[in-house]
Amino acid sequence: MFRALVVEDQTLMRLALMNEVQASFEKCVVLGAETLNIAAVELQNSHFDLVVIDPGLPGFDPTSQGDRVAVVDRIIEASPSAIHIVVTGSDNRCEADGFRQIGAAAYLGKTGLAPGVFSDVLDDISTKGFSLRLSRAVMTKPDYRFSVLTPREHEAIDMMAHRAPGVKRKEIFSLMADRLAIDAGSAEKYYKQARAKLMRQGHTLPQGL
Amino acid sequence: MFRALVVEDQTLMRLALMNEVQASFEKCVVLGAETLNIAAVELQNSHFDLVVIDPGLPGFDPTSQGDRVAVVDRIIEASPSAIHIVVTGSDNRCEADGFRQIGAAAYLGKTGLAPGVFSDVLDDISTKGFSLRLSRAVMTKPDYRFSVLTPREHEAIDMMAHRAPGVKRKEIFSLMADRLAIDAGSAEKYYKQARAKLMRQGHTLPQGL
DNA sequence: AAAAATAGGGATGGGACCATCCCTTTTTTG
DNA sequence: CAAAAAAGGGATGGTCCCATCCCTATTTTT
Repeated sequence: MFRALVVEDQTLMRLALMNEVQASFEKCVVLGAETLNIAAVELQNSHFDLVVIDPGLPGFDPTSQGDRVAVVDRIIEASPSAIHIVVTGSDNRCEADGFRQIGAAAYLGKTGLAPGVFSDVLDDISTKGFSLRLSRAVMTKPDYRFSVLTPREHEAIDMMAHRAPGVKRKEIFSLMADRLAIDAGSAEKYYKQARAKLMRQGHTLPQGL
Repeated sequence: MFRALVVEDQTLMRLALMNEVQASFEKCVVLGAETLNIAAVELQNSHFDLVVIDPGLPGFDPTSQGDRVAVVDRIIEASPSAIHIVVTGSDNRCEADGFRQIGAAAYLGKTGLAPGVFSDVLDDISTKGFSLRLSRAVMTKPDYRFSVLTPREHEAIDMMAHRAPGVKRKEIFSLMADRLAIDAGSAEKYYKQARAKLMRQGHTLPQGL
């Protein structure tokens, strides 16, 4: 059984990271620790294959580089056989190098760390040994979330909303079919159903229909 | 149709906040903006009932109090009729007062901002006019996430794991029944099923069984 | 004009999860 | 000891979503 630990004080972020880890491993257990103390207890009591760390924890000065390194270093030493991934909101290349030298396998900025990126990071680690993803804002349009749509319908709407100009809808349906491992006809169906729901409720549709 | 906008650069946090907003309103649309520019465009084009803002956005100095106030102020002026909620990782009472004075209805620290808290915050706003929740780490045990368990089974395990000493399981089942609006027998069933699944897979059970 | 793309539906079976009710045996508690 | 609590399971109906296949107009492209 694959075991992972996420050390992050912000609850919503911790739960989201736990979700990402879980999505990357079919069968697994993921623990979440709000403080370094809780993490230390768990690291002492059991073995972990993967540890995700945000160095900005309660009780430490987030602006002190020494404190940040101390947190990560202590965790790495307490779980030498695990893969260690550092996730931070205030990321920079210099700090990334520092954490790499003390044994981290990845350094990720929170901005741009989207659902699914985690799997790519794990791929990077197993092929290149290290993964670096610095923060940068890349969105040009907003995200949408409609409470009337099912997850599948939402994916259809999202992908269509981000369609590049000149691309045919049929091509998006094929892309969607690939990504979700379903039939292109089904993808088309979800899109049409989603669109119909939004129209019925009098919504302003996102750009690109 | 209730319309909300979440302005936050960290993708996972933005999506989580959008989820929280959605969970608080049965029928609604929630938009997410990674940058102030995207937010400004949307605020200009349509009306919003609720805006959630993290003042630490790309392009601004997160340590500059002036920048943080400028971000929030600009958004409040662009949507004077909306409810404005400020969410930040580096929260303090002083900043809370400042944002309150320029019209924010709530000031929330990210640590301790857990699923469900948002509804309480909205209650605070409608009854007292303002909600203040500063960050503080309160957990003493880790979160668990088992990929084999369904959501209901997970809730059963979670609540049982946080059982106070001396409390009977039966009481937890009643509590769970109240919270989820189900039968106490069903709650008991979920707990037993969850426990059996974990035992079958040879898991180390969380404290408290 | 012919071909392709798009919009808009209806119907179907399967699977996962929810919620309930029922049962027996073992352990703990008063 | 007697009663309550707890462990451990079987069976059922309902709902929602997934995925597929089918159909017909209308619009756009070539």
